[in-house]
Formats: sequence, structure tokens, C-alpha cells
Amino acid sequence: MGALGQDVKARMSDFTRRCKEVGLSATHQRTVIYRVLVESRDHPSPEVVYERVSREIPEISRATVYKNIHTFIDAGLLREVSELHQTNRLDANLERHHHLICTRCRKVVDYDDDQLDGVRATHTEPDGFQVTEYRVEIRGLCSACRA
Amino acid sequence: MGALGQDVKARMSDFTRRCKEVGLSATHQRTVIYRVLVESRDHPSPEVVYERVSREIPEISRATVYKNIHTFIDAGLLREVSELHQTNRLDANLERHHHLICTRCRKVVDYDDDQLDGVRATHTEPDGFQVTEYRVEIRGLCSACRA
DNA sequence: ATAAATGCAAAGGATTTGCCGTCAA
DNA sequence: TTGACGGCAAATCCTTTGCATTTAT
Repeated sequence: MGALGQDVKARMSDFTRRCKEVGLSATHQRTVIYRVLVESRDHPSPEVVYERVSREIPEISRATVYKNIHTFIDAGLLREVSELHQTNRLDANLERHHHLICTRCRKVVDYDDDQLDGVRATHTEPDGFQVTEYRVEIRGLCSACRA
Repeated sequence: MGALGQDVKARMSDFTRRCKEVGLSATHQRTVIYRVLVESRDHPSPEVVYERVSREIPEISRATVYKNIHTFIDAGLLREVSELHQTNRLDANLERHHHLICTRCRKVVDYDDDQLDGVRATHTEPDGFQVTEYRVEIRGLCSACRA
């Protein structure tokens, strides 16, 4: 078993433990969905997760996949790459700037900070990417949602 | 006219100029859509843009708003806050890390970099936000899309 | 028994597409 | 008079919801 295998094993026992902590039953469906997620390195969409899980559980429904993705996110077992996926959000400000994003109400506020403008990766061409821009996303709760 | 007003004026002439450059007619609809975007500080969704534009042009259709948003993005007149809004993208890696995002094919790759982990805003509570996390998004073209 | 979890199908929301009419070069 | 643009409606894609059934405790 290679390094990834070890990792999957460790994360699956985290999964089991966390399920107990929050009172979730680790059903067969949930276990397979979570394992597929842990084994995926490509940040799959729910549809892709559904496809992959379907190979092991052909009868599974999309609803189960979607519901459990939410369940895992609520339990802190899973994250979204972007919280802004429900609808497009537009920005006519073409100057270099960053964003404050409220993870609760999805408010987005521009944030200018020279210090952040200087952010650079250590590696010049990370993973073969031709980098065009570094953007810092500052996540948290806006003043209204903190209250 | 306040500072924002000046800004809107300047950006609208950028708009007109850029339209000429790329051979787009600056129709009434386009001009109003773009002005609404420039005047909006809340990073609106296409639906919200449609509502705001509708006040001035009640007959406008959503299709026109959506089509022109794409047109503006292609022309470099407008940006998306997140390129990952068409579908959710999941991440079971709970360790602190950052992302490389290909703006063409939407590939997302994890990126670990101690240097980026140290990124902090200059202001302790920017805009009243209670910050929980700083994430750096490195945008560019992946090796496949560069080719 | 009781609550939680699944699956199906329908509904809902966001976005895109096809098509046709109109307008300007 | 040709191509670009706008508007309508249908289609599509993604996601959620309601409800009946099953499963676990």
C-alpha cells in the first residue's frame, strides 16, 4: 500500500470517529461516498461523485449523494472549494484586489491591501501552471452574520 | 458628483473605448448593463443585474443580460469572483492548503506552500469581518490548456 | 416503535440555446 | 442585405424537496 493508501485509511477512521462524535450513522452509502471523496484528487462535482459511487452502488440516488455532501460539510468532514457556486458573482473592478467572503450569507466585499498584492508562490511554475494572478480570499463572518 | 461618480464616468468611457477596440456595438442595453455593474459594489449575480437593469429597461430579457455578461467577460471588461460557480467542487483535504485554478478548463489542483500559509491581512478586522481563514487562489492555465 | 436514512420523482432555480424579428452599416 | 443584436420561449443542467419505504436502535 502506497502513501495515498495509508492516507485514505487514516482519513476513513477519522470519518468513522467523527460520525460517532456527531451522531451520524456510518451507513454503507455514506462510507462509500466519503471514501470516493478522499480518494479523489480532482475536487469532483457532486455529479462526478455520483458517477464514481454508482460504480460501487448502482442503485444509489443523486439525492442521497447531494444530501450526504451537505451532511459532511455541516459535520466539518468536507469543504467546498468555493462557497460562491450557487450563482455567478460579478466584479467590474478590474484593478488588482482581493475579497472578503462571508461564509454564512455569501456577501463579498472588495479588499485592497498592498501587503497581499505581494503574495507569490514559492515555486515558479507550480504544477506546470502558467500563473496569471494571485488572489487572496479572506473567509469569515461579516459584521451582520457575527451578531 | 462624488468620487464614485467620477469613477463611474471614467469606467464608462473605458467601456466605450474597449467596445470600439473589440468591435462591439455599445447598444443601449449593453451600456445600461455595464453601468449597473460599475455602480454595484456588492458583486451581484446575473439575476440581480437583471433586476437592476429592468428598472431602466423593463422589456429587457434575461437572455440579453446573460449573453452580454459573457461578452463583457470575454472582452476583459468584467470578471467573475469565482470561476467555479457552475457546479459545486468538493475537497476532502482538511489540512490548510491553497489551490491552483485553471481559468480555461476549471481544473483545481491542491497547492501546499508554507510561504502562503503565512499570508495575513494588514488590518486586523477588515470591514468588520471575523476572519476564519486566508486562502490563496492561484489562477492561470494548466499545462494541458497552455499547449 | 421511533427516528434516521435512502430512493424516486417532481419541483425549483440558474443558465443556455434556438429561433425569429429588428436595426445599423 | 448581411451580420450583429435583442427578446421570447423552450431546453438543459444543477440542486433541492416531498414523500413513501426501509433500516437501525
